[in-house]
Amino acid sequence: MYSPNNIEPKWQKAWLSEGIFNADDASKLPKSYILDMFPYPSADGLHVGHPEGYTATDIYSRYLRAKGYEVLRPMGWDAFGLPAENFAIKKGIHPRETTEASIANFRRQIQSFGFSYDWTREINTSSPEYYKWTQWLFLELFKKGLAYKKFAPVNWCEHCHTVLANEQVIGGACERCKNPVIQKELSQWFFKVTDYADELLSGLDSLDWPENIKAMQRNWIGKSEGLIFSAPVKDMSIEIRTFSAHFEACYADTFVAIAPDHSLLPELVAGLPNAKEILDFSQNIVNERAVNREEPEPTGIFTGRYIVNPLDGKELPIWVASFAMAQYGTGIVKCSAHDERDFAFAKKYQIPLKVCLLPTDPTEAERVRNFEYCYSDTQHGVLTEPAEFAGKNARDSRQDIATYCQRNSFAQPETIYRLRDWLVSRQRYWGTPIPIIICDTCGVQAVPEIDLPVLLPEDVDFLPTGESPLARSASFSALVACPNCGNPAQREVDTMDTFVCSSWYYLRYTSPNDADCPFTKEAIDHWLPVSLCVGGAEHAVLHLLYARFVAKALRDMGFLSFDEPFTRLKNQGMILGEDGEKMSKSRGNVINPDSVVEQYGADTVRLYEMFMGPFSDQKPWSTQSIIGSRRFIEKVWTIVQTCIDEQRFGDESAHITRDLHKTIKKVTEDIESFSFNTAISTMMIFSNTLQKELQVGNSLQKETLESFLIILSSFAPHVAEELWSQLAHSDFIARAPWPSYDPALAKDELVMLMIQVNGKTRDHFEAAPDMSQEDALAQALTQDAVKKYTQGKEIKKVVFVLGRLLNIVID
RNA sequence: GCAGGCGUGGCGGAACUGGUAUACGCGCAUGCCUUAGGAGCAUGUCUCGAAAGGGAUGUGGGUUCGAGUCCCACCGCCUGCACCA
Repeated sequence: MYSPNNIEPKWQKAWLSEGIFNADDASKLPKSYILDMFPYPSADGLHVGHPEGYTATDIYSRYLRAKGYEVLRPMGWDAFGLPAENFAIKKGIHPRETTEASIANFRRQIQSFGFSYDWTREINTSSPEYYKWTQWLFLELFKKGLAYKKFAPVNWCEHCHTVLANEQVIGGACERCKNPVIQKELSQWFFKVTDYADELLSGLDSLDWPENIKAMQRNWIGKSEGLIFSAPVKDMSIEIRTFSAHFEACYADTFVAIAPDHSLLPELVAGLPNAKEILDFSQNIVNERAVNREEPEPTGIFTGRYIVNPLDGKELPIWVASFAMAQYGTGIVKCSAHDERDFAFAKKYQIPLKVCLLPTDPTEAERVRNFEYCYSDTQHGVLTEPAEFAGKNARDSRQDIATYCQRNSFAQPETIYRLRDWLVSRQRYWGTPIPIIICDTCGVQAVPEIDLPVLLPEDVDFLPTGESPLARSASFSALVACPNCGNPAQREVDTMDTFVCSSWYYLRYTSPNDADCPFTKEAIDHWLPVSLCVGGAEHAVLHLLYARFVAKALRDMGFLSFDEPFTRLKNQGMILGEDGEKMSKSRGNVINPDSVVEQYGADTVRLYEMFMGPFSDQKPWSTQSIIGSRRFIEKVWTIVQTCIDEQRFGDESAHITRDLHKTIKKVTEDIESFSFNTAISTMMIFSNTLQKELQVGNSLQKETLESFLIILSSFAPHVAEELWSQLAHSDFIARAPWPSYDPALAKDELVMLMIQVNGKTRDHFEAAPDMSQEDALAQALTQDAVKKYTQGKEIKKVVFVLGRLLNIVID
């Protein structure tokens, strides 16, 4: 009787106590580093989506070990973060307690799946032994000028009394409490990700990552090349700079739009009688924008100021416009009839427009001249201005226009990025303290490395007030001596974004217990870069971009000798509830991993999650379908038991040996390409074949079963281990070498040759794979089914694909 | 709007560089076994047709001896970013 609840814990204990999945740093074998994005240990416990990724890396890791690789496959906990803190506030329990309980629960759940982790390398980002080195990383970046402090507007949730990361703002509202998020100016720490914008972009090309993830990162970085035009404000000593990516039609510009929250605006309107009205109006736009994320009807107000357009000396009115963004480009735009948004805005406020780009069709050109619609097609449009370019195609003239504008000192070429520096400050408790001391005389000072870690105080009232709870801790000793002058100074009381913790964790796994340094050059050079990284697509931009940035920064400091941390990346698709919706407590469609493991066994759940569909596709859970994976395991169980009980080992039919080799080939290739669903279907087909063979009374070679169990063991390790031991093996199947296949045997002895007439399949017969065209044609023409169509017709052409088909083309 | 992707049975999904469309699994039907079975085994399961044969991979075109696969247009869906100048 197959009883997973007995055999699974037994083998899990055996693997653990033997330490057979522990990575040997000194191994001379080829090495491979397989990394799961480590989980955030929430109080809710594991989601069935977690084991989806972990099973995939487990299959791959077990496969690589069997192939003779030394595999580093660690697991740890991304343990700091807001959910634990909010949970603690709600329950009145310290986040350290709840986090430790969650970790224990996660560890138990993950171990119940029998994943082949090296548990001696387990890390916890909320432990002082780990965050000491997160602080070290901060200081290294600080020393290099890559960490800096400045006043900046941030997302602030009034209800939670805390800043939120951009990704925690969903549709303008707080992800947790759904209240609107406002912009607030605070002194904040930033990492200078923008210094690496270009390399973060170009580095993507060489990576074996899913195309959509690369596209998202490219999008996020948002490189844009264009011109910066400079122009004086009439009657003022202010110069206005505007960025244009689509500058081909710059001669049509008739007004200027400035962002309502632009820092230059107060100065610009100072002294005007309606200055207050303009600033109030602008503030309203800003407030409205924060609450309403829908793209509203553009609004604006005339500032009363003009720029003198360097192109023609004409005065262009400056408008405050809701569509102008302070954070993008220079925050000020020159506007024209050749941009949809500008066009709509000008129509609304009756701002004069002009055209300098026309379609080639005369009727259409006339309509554009009459401003009947906005024309912006620089691909096909023809310029009318300046005179030198009249009649020329806009796209073809792009470079010449740029040169023209530069030569006349109208503009300078400029590349801008959408990417902003990474805001890492958090006014919350459950995170890594920022290791900085602020002195009135010496300014911002690094905590000396010898004083690290700056411990997170435990005696904290973490109820949110808007100020970091660390400021109110007695033991945190916010008052310290300045490391530079010795005078009383103030500790930084903010903590770091948890993405800082996770930006370098994969490095720590190489020497997780080293108290003297974050990692050693030797271990890094041995294991890194990561061969394969697997996780959810929700980390597509943030985590993966930050990790890349940190790697590049550490490389430039001489700590690392690779450019990209994750050579190959795979994303698991989300597992949805049975209703096809995202699993959530409120929908009541959550599948609990504990109960399915309890009911079916870990091997069945592992198989089922891999069999559901392509690894990176979203797929709904089906309680009905999971039984198929269990039946497959029981079928294999029965086959092996039958062979043992009935002494059915012996010579086997030749086609069984062939099928085995085909199965090994297909499963091997499918594991390499992460096509686990088809690998499993191949093994199912083979088990069906074996079952039939036993039913008709034939015997099987023991080696055939053993090879099959080895490939199965990467997917369903417990049952494979159990059956392996029943076949009288004393060592673990987890240590058995991957079976090789004979390419000759993996091919079909006879193939089905399709016979088509005019492309329609009319017949087929078995043939040797190397049957020639002449032989195939000769045989085909003797078949009745073919004769019926070819009799008395002239054969115009014969198409022959070796070992596949013959197509006879007649009239 | 921009970017990436997807449309194949009742359902999840197969189909390598174009070459038997619907593998494998679920479900369903019939039968065997059984005191019984929500167990196990066997057979069947796109569609029209008695058959011969025909029609089906979102829609319409195209390339080809041959298209689920390649090209063009359209429709629908999903994901991410989005007033990005």
